[in-house]
Amino acid sequence: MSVLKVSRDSYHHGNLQEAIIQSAIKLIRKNGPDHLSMREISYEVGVSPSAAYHYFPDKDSLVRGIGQHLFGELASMITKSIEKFPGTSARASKLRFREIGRAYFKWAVKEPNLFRLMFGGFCSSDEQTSYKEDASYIMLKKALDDLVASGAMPSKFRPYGEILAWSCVQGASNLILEGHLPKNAFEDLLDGLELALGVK
Amino acid sequence: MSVLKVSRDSYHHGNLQEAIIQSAIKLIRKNGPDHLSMREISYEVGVSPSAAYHYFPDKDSLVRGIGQHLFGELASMITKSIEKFPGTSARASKLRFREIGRAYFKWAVKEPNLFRLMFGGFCSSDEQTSYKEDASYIMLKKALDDLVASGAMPSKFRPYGEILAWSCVQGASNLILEGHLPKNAFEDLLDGLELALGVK
DNA sequence: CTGGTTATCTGAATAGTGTTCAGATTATGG
DNA sequence: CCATAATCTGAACACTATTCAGATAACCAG
Repeated sequence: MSVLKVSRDSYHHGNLQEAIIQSAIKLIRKNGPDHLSMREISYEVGVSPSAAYHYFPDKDSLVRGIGQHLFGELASMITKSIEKFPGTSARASKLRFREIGRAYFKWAVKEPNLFRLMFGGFCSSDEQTSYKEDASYIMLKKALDDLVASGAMPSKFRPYGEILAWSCVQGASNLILEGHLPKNAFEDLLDGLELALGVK
Repeated sequence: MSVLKVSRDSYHHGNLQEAIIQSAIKLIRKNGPDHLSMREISYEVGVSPSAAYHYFPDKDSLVRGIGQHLFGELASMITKSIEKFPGTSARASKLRFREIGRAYFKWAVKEPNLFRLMFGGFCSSDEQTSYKEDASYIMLKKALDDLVASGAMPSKFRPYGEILAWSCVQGASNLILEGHLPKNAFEDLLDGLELALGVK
């Protein structure tokens, strides 16, 4: 284990909670959501093993908190990716729709261990927080509305748009990540999805 | 931790490797793929903590082995589920296709922790074993061929059949399991998939 | 039936883990 | 400036994976 103590001038750390989260994310990226060690975090942050328990009741809640944080990161990544294609034309709508899927997949491939943390049962969503309030879901919804409004997609498919698109992209990302499908399969999936949904 | 020793008459266990696997599956079902403990397995099986290392070099290879085993279980579950709908009619083809998805989802819901083990990065597939040799994949392929042959699906969607169907079902199962979509969304997904693929 | 070989399992040890808690330290507000 | 509250430490407990020398028993040749 690396014992890279971060320099600290005072007895109090200053911003320990955030430092713990950042260190945890870094370690999860390297070692996976399982294999995260509270003690390794404290060594990295330069603090005693018990200090973290002032901010997180246990390891699982730290992991869950990071999960929440990552869903926000993914959403802002998607937001940024579709800013390149503004406008109400059918062409722009189609590009935005496709880009949402691509951004989702790119995130999964670039950060496999964070993706596993988000969707691997380490931070299951409670019933309280509805998926409908999720920022990514709202963007997908709007992209589908735009597709229909611009005439790029027949309205008969609209009711199934969210669930089909999200499930497809999630499933393909998952399967490719774990080696059950080749990496180049993702563009094929998007082609197939658009063909099936009559997007043109 | 439960210390339920299995009775053993002799110094040698007799079938320790299989007993370890079965106990591991049982414990993973209860506690999840992370939280699996080698020591708890040995206590359950009634053997010393180091005995397991005669059959598995470490915990990770035991988990990977169990993953392989579970893919076989899932495939045989699917096989059994479509035996109810034999024949070459369009109706039978359609029922088989739908039943494959349903069986996959049922497995995920009935055994969430085993599903997480299979697709959560605990036993990533190596490049050697191609997905094309997977029994479930072969069944899906045949179901799609039957759909086209019986006239229940336009052939223009055929090239995307495997990846669309598998990704959809995998993604929806994953998302529902982790609380990102409601349980009743799965039948909607199948409706949408069949509508989009022109299955009728 | 005997004795040696080999597979199998034990016991103890090492090093690392999550978590708790009494107490030490320091920031902060009156 | 001092009391209070927030923050962090150190030591402890019970647990974990993994290694390895040695104990045990199955098996097989004579």
